[in-house]
Amino acid sequence: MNAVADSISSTTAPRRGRPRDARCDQAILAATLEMLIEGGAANLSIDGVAQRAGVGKATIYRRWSSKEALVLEALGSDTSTLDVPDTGTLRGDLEAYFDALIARFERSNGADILPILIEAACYDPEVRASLDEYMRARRQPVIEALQRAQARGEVAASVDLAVLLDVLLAPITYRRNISRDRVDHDYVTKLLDLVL
Amino acid sequence: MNAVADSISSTTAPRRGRPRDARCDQAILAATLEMLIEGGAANLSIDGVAQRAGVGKATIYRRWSSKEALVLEALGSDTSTLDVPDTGTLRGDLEAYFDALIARFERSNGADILPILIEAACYDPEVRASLDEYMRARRQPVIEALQRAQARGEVAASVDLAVLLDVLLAPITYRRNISRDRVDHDYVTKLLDLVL
DNA sequence: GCGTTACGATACTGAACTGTCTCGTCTCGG
DNA sequence: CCGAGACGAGACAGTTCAGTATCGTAACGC
Repeated sequence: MNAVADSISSTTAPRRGRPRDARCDQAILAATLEMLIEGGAANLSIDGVAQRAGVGKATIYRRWSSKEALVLEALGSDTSTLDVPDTGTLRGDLEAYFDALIARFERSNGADILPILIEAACYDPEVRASLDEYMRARRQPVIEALQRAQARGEVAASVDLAVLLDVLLAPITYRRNISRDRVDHDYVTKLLDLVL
Repeated sequence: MNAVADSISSTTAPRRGRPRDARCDQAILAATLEMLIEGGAANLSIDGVAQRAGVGKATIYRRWSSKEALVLEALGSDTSTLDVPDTGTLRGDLEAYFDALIARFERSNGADILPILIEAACYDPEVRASLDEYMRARRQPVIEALQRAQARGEVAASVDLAVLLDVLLAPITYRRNISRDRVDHDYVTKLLDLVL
């Protein structure tokens, strides 16, 4: 996480005086991320974050040097990924993965930080790096499943896995974040029928 | 264009007094779009638009009731599309289309309003409508090519063209606006080899 | 207990920006 | 020529908000 470099929260706690409350760090980051998703970057204010997190503004500025640094770290703080099980067939792997992905989509009810990352990455190299890492981490388990399938001969050795990965995942990302069309099991079935 | 509803620029010019200069409308919209693409929505100011367009602020507010209305219309003002030629084969149609698309990409040098639309659409129903229309207009020629191919029997009647459209276009959109990976003729060739 | 630092709350400052208004000039119809 | 409305320039007020400073209080080491 590059963002840590901009954070003042130090790894070595100060020796004297009252120690930092680690729960504040989490409360502030969580509040920031929630408000980013709810209202977009334009509607995020430090006062709002402080209020939602139940902290004073000084507590925020003691940890991050600026609003920009806070937002950058909040955007990079979602490191959740989904495993792809090894079912023995590529189709089985991907169906299980996509079903889990759909379940997560339904739970989050359309809220996603990706649209914010996509826009901010155009104008800030650090957000760009964060977005690249965000996508890399989420695509990694899938590319491993593709590699297993290629090793089994299930996917021709001549196929460029980067392209296959795009063809499998980009339609989901597109529907989720751009067209907002429904992504359900039926769509995944049609997608796999078409590509595999 | 729904945006026009919010615009003050009337279709019927006033009868008395000096008439509106139509070049101002274009200069303002162009300046707005350029500055949006260059610096994002967060860095757009009316003063900046006025300066770049070479007009006074009153000239802007005479036409749009607010910054929001101006941005909305600017975001919807790019109605350029690309035709898909009818070469007789789906592969030929798509190769020609993608080559033209790549040429346009290279000309614009990475600049695109889509990331701004994607983010803003999350928080503004009018931008959402604008984004939907933006994508619909650009996908329309391609879906017509797919329909021609299906009518020829080149694509199985059982194939859901909406899914095929996503599989063909979403990877390009993904690389162009999210991963910023290179989109070139080689990539398109691999994409078509994989899907068709 | 004492010095030090963290904490929530809140007042404060300074910058940026939106939207309005005024001014002198220009361009139309009549 | 005259009135009306558009024009560029810029002053202006009002607001929002980032970042700082100041409270009184709380939690640590010594």
